[in-house]
Amino acid sequence: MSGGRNLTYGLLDQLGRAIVVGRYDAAVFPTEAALAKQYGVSRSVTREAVKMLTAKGILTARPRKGTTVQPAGQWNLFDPDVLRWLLERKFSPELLRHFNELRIAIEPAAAALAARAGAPKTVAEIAAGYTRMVDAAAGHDEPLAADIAFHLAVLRASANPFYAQFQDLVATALRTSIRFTSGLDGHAASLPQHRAVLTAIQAGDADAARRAMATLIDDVLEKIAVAEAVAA
Amino acid sequence: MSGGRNLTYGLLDQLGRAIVVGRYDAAVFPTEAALAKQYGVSRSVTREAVKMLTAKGILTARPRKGTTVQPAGQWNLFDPDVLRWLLERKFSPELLRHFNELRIAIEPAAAALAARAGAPKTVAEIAAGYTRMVDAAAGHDEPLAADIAFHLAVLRASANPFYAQFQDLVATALRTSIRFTSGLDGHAASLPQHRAVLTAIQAGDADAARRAMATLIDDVLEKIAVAEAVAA
DNA sequence: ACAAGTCATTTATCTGATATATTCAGTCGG
DNA sequence: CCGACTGAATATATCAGATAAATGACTTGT
Repeated sequence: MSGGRNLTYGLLDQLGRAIVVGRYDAAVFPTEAALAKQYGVSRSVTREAVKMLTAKGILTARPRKGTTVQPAGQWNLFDPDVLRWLLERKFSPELLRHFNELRIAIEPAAAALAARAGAPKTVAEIAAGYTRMVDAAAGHDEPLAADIAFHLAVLRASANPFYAQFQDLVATALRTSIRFTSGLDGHAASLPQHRAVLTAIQAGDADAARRAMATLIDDVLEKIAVAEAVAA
Repeated sequence: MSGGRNLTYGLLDQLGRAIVVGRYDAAVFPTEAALAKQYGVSRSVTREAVKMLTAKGILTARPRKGTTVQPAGQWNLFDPDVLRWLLERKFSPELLRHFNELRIAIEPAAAALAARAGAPKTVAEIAAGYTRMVDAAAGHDEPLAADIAFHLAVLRASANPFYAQFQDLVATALRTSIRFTSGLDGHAASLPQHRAVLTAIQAGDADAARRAMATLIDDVLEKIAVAEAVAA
């Protein structure tokens, strides 16, 4: 049905989605024996899938009490799997707004750090991302892929491993933002803004880099606010 | 030796620490059979511990190829376990700086969101945290615990689940910062700054809340910079 | 030299038994 | 009537051993 790399990953995926979508919000989570029978797999596979979900903060297991779903606040939202499950089943303008409320905190700060301490090699990757965006505007590259490459390069150039952790989230946010930013029109318009970010980082101007990135994401947030208002 | 809740969690902890400290940077990671023999546990326990580490992005396993350590960039640094292993064995002023470089991005933005959209109940928690800090200054409460309570309340009041994810990291950063901020003297001095954050949030002044929180953390970053310079 | 097939190694999966922890109900003593 | 203790029930935890599947290395035939 939903086969992953193997039975364990397939079950992990099915259970993760089912939990995130809320199938067990009211019902009690099945015991490992019940799960094994229900999905037609052995207890080993069941136990390993459950253990992975506990490692992601989604489940807990205790003798006699059984396996229970953790409150959503315990879930590790920055885990790529959890993020994917969240999007596949619970996508909403509100979730997209939450994404970008985080982006507006992280990315300007990352741009500032990149301007201050970015290694030449990583800054060159930002420049390469911008070049791809220019090519894309002329029809020679994928606009979305180029945009993502630019933003991820900034995160890496921050020289702070914690900022690099947001690459998944930012890539996801950019991919899903497409549905709200009226496609590629507004995208082409943002070329000068991206250029401003790049030149500020290359010049080592942290404040300018921060401001340029902030206005870039502010525009996205405004468009989401409009979309949320329309939906309401 | 290092017993956790049970054998699986004990092995998870030992392996996690060993990997994070770099014991397998050069050496190849043992096979599941070798691990089981080495730690004197069954293959089930070994496999479940390994599966949890793969869920945290630290390991991958493939038939015939064996189990291998992932590059550090793949590790889920916001996982509480990973964070703990990182600190227990690899603590450094640089790591503390990385923590606070993230805090200066997150917490001012969280304060701004709290000012704009904070629910009265969660804002009351911030006020309660501040009250605890005042009590602590008079010797009636734990200064560190009160400080942590204040900052975590701001994160929760942001009404954005992604910001709430940083509670572990901020609590950890505050606990470890003590070693560098000359104990409680500088702490008492920051009371007015915390008050400024609180009143700005209560007044709904997002920009003031952001600025007040930013100066608060900037002070910490400055002290860390001094410590790093001294160490060099 | 090259392509197909064989082999060895490691994880993946299944099965069934036993151990251990925890809750719940009941019992006994005060 | 209440509190502590006791035992049964039930879930996860652990062990052991066998078989399957995947994959990289090797071998062999042309």
